[in-house]
Amino acid sequence: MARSVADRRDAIPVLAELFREYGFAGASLSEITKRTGLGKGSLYHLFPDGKEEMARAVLEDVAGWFETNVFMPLREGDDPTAGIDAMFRAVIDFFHSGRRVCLVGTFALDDTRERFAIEVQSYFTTWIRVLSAALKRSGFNSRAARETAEDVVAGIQGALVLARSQDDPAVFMRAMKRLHERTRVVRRDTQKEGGIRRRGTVGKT
Amino acid sequence: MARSVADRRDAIPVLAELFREYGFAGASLSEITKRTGLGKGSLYHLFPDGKEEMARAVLEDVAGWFETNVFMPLREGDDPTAGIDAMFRAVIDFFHSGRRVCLVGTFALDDTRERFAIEVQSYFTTWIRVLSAALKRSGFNSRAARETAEDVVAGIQGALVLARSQDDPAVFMRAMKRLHERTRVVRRDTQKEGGIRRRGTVGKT
DNA sequence: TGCTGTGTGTACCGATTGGTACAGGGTAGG
DNA sequence: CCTACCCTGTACCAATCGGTACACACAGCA
Repeated sequence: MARSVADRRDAIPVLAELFREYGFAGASLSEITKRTGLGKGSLYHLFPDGKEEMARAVLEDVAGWFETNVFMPLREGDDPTAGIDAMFRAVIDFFHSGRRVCLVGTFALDDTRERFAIEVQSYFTTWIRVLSAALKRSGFNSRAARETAEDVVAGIQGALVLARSQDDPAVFMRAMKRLHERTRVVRRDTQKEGGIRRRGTVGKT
Repeated sequence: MARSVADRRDAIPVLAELFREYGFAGASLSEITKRTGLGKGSLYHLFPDGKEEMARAVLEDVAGWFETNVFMPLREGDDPTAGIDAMFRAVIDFFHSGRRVCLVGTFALDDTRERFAIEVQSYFTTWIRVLSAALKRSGFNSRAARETAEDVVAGIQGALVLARSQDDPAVFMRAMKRLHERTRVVRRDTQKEGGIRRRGTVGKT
């Protein structure tokens, strides 16, 4: 029954959620059929290579989302701080204020990493690279920009782990606020020569 | 053969490494027998409740290690900065300079968390609490101490994820250096009233 | 109204999962 | 030397794993 022509695009968000909850190996076909509502027949028709292809499709989807919602704003020409603001908004949205964990992070930690090494690696490297460039344009010197970008991306991952370990999204939100602050405050030791000293404070509420 | 009376204490480090690599669910009995050199008989004699008891023993062991090598130095009376230095040394040692991931972190991310919720939670809360107290004694005001402690613990977790994702321990070491620095530099907005301004720099090499 | 081909539910596959039962080996105490 | 018990290798278990094969249902076209 159900001649609604199953679509990969409908399945991918569900798959993403499953991989987040159980990890790649832990997300069983039986759970996948249950949650997606698709039988094995449909599943293997949409993803002939099975779980690996599903995960790859999910990773591609996540990469696309970050490209349009995080990286593009960061690359936007004239106002780098607006781009950084947009990044934090997008991140908070994407991770459901800390209730959701990072799929790529979970893949990175166990033996799943080897299977998706390049995807996992590039996810973080491009994020750091693009953020670093934005920080530079906003007044940070090269070294401080690079370091702050690394700290921010790592800080987000760590905050997700912490929030989940405490089962308390507030931990994540607090961390986000502080990280955001760090991208705005330019100090003597982080500014370019002749750069401005302070960019204002964060959090308008 | 082998009447060497198998000991839990010998098995625990091996089990810890396996859980780190594969996660709780991913660490299979067959792999465990292979790496520990213990047959199922011995394994279930030492850990009657199976994998769950193994993991619990490992968590207990980790907690004990942190208690003596991280928390105790942090609590040490007179010189809080020395305690913090010791903490960073211990952390770098424990995580093999970023080549090893955090067992508790991997447990926190997937559905394993529910099984060991209290252990996972207390691991991070006591760490933050003890570090926060040390920072306070070293000149941070209450709020800054608490925030910095959270940032440091989250930063360590994030750095582990990042280092593993890049397969590059240097990422972890850079992050440790910067986090260490943050625990030493007391600024106008983080110090207690009448406190000292700066505690020196980090990294004697 | 037939035919055709695309999707899909289902039965089935060998392999592996965590766990149990138990016989027997080895050592320690007598 | 014998006995008793602790320990452990091994056979076995049902359940589940990811994946394959295939028959059939249904929509589109003639």
